Amino acid sequence: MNQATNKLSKGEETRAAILKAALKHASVAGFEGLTIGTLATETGMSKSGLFAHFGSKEELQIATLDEGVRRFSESTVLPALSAPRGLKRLQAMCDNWLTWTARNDLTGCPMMTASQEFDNKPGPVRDAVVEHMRRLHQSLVKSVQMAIDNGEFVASTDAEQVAFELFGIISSCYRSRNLFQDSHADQRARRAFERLINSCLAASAAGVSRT
Amino acid sequence: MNQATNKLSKGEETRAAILKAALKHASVAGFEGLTIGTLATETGMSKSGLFAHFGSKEELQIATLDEGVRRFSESTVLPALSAPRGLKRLQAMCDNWLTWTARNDLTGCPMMTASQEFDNKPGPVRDAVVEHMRRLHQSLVKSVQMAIDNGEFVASTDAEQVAFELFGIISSCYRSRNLFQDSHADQRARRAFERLINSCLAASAAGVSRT
DNA sequence: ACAAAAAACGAACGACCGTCCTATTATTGG
DNA sequence: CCAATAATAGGACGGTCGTTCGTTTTTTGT
Repeated sequence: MNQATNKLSKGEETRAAILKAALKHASVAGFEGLTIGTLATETGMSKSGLFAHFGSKEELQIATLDEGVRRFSESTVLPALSAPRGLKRLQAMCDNWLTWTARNDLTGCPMMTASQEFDNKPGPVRDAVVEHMRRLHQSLVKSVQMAIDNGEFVASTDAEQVAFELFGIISSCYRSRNLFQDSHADQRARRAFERLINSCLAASAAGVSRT
Repeated sequence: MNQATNKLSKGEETRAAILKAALKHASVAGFEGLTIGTLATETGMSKSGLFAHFGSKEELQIATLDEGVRRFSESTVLPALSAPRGLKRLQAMCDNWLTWTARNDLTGCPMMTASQEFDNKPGPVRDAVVEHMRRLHQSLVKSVQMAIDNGEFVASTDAEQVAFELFGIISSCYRSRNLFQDSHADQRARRAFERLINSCLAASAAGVSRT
């Protein structure tokens, strides 16, 4: 009866608090940098008390990743759905994508971090990362496809290719922000988005990408 | 007298062997994943024997990073210098960049990995990463600038912006390769390069980017 | 060939890791 | 309010980490 009243049990509440701290920590130091002891201290619990919520470090990592994806979807994908299908929605996705970490009090993007960390480390965590990233990739492809179907993008547009390049722009943006501490990183990313999108625009819509 | 005869002392030889193993390991599991014990086993030495070459794990990480940069320069930047300044050289850099890990028996790009790992981890290693990446970035900017000076790229080309986007393409390529196991990653990266370069071409040179 | 110097080893250290087990405390539903 | 249950704490475990130190082996220059 508590999904209706929205009241969380004590356990669920604690778990949520742990995951919040874990996600923040992972966005800075990565998922391998997550430590039961550190996390316990940060949340004011005992190691064993915290541990009991997950059963293994691997499960903690996966749960943290899932929480990251949930937050990402909530603050990037979901709000974009209120924009009309096609170019507008794609642009909304890109805009939200650039700002979602700041809006969630995160330093880096947990998914991007996890992607690098588990690139070549087989195991359940890697499997989870791959699945999430594939889903995100597909969601981007779909958005691009809608713009094609709308006639906003030329029919020959390679949706997969566009998604590939969008990921690249985001990666570069995070690097500029966090490694180079470049305050113009977002501006660069937006300009790159614009260039990419413009190169896909159908003749009838050319130059309309920015009002 | 051994820089002339090119003969390495025993110590230098061992150190080189260690760094070779360390670099390979780091390209898979990252620099934080580097472990004195593991590395000692892999190279058939004792922990303490290996340790003595560096004095601290941090120094080992930095030395490994430096070795990665050295190899990168040797197999990417240097050979590109034999191409004529400007567009040709930029294209050579991009081509070499895509293949240098394979040519050096590496799984991922150590520098890209390090960039992510030390994004937000202050310390000497991060400082070294930042310096190396800045240098690389600047080297790219210079290459683009030469293409502008040659009149191959339009004068309004934003060299920094192009470098930003080039980094993004490479990032996306590594992710597609290693995380998604996409055998078309390189093809996607090349297409992205082409699009980016084409968008910079001066009118007189338009459409000449590929022979 | 030999003495000096460099390199490598083996064993131990304290710290922290993930995990397990048992007790204690807090929450919950009837 | 009370019994059943869930949540948390405390403490200990085997392991591995980076690092240190004293000793032994190997390399080096003469």
